[in-house]
Amino acid sequence: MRLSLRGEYALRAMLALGQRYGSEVVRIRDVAAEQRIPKRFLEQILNDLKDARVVESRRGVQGGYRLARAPELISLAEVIRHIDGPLAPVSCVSERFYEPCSCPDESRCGLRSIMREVRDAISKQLEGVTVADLCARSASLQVGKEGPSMDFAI
Amino acid sequence: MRLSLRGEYALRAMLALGQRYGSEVVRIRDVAAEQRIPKRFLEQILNDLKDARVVESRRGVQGGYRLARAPELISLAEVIRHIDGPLAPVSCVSERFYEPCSCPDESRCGLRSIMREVRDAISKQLEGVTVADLCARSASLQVGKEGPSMDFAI
DNA sequence: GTAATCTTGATTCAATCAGTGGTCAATCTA
DNA sequence: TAGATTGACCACTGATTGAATCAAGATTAC
Repeated sequence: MRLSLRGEYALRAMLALGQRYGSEVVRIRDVAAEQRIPKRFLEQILNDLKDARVVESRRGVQGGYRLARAPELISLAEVIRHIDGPLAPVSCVSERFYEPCSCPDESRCGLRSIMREVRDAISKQLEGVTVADLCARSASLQVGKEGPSMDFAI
Repeated sequence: MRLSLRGEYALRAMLALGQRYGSEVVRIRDVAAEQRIPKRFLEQILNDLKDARVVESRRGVQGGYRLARAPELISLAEVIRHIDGPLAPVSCVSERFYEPCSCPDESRCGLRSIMREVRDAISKQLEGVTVADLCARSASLQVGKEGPSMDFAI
């Protein structure tokens, strides 16, 4: 049930780009430094996200990356699907990456029916959260850094 | 977000053993044939489940495996954790397999806070479902095989 | 004792993951 | 406008993990 490191880095990069949405492009090296991601590895990941039309790039001096759409229009589910593949725990219940499994009768498989519910739960969470939400959540956590009103966190 | 094949086989084996709970031990080869799992691979998996005290075995002629407890007392979450490790998508939100991640400040990480919700959703699903539930679900799906009352499934 | 079954460890094979070295395009500078 | 510099781009490698197999050994029933 794991998200790959690659997928985690992708999401952290989206956060970094989301926080700077509206300004100019951001260099890979800056994202890498801020999020403590290996720079060369991040290059690949952002490149993949470009193929997915989630980010866009500019080359050369003053080049860099930025979101291709408003942060409200990018769900975490979309990012993960492009980087890591299906959200579903087993691919016989995946909607976009369906593949048959080896069980005797898929249509009457009790496990499959349960796994479909797990997929729905995961999907509901990740489909409903956008990069904008991620940025907002991050910002609200940062507030506690200076402000004293973090009773809720104790 | 995937369950490994190993984990899937483990759950299918639990289903097979659950359906025969109460009777004598079941041979690996029978479970393998019924569930279409490579026999040699299944040997490994059942052996791991024995270490987890989820199944118990008997050697020699007329040997085999059976559940070590009533099916109502074995959750799918327990099986998966023993075979595949953490349910959590990233290990910095795992309760039993916690490991720090590389992000700048874990306690104020927006992504982490979202991933914790995903873990809770997954955990809620899998913790709440037992091997008994799995068998019951499977049985109710099998009913439709002969009976005509499967309107709900259309 | 012999056949059937689990037990254990090593081993193969392939796929995926994480990371790296060099190439190409845009901008800046002289 | 030539050349240097910067930063994205592409192809590849090395290591790890996952799935599966092989080959003995141990235990029990008959």
